[in-house]
Amino acid sequence: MKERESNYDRIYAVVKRIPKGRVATYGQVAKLAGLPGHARQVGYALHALPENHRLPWHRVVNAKGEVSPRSYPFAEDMQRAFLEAEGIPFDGRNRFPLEEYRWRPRKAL
DNA sequence: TTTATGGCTGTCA
DNA sequence: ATGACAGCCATAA
Repeated sequence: MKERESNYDRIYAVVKRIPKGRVATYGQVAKLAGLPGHARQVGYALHALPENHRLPWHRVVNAKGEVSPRSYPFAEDMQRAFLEAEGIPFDGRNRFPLEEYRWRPRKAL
């Protein structure tokens, strides 16, 4: 009932649910977290990840199906490596067939 | 309290 | 297909 969790916690919860070998967009995560339209906040939430974050943040990409160029220059390269390790075939543009690897959670999960 | 920023998204050229 | 612009809104200072 009194869900006092911050929006970040919801986002983290959703990201945690992303299965391996699958990816989700910020907008998608935001929507699943109950924050439709707050895609950016998702990014900030991940940026504000706590030290005990065990979240597969690397499975969260932008709507273009590519990793987002964030503040840290090598981070996108690192993220790509993580996704490749999960079976996501990247092409020469740091992108991949999003619709084929897009995580499709059930609405009534 | 206000101001500034931002790991985005969607539309238009 | 890629590039550019504006809009949404929460968090941090």
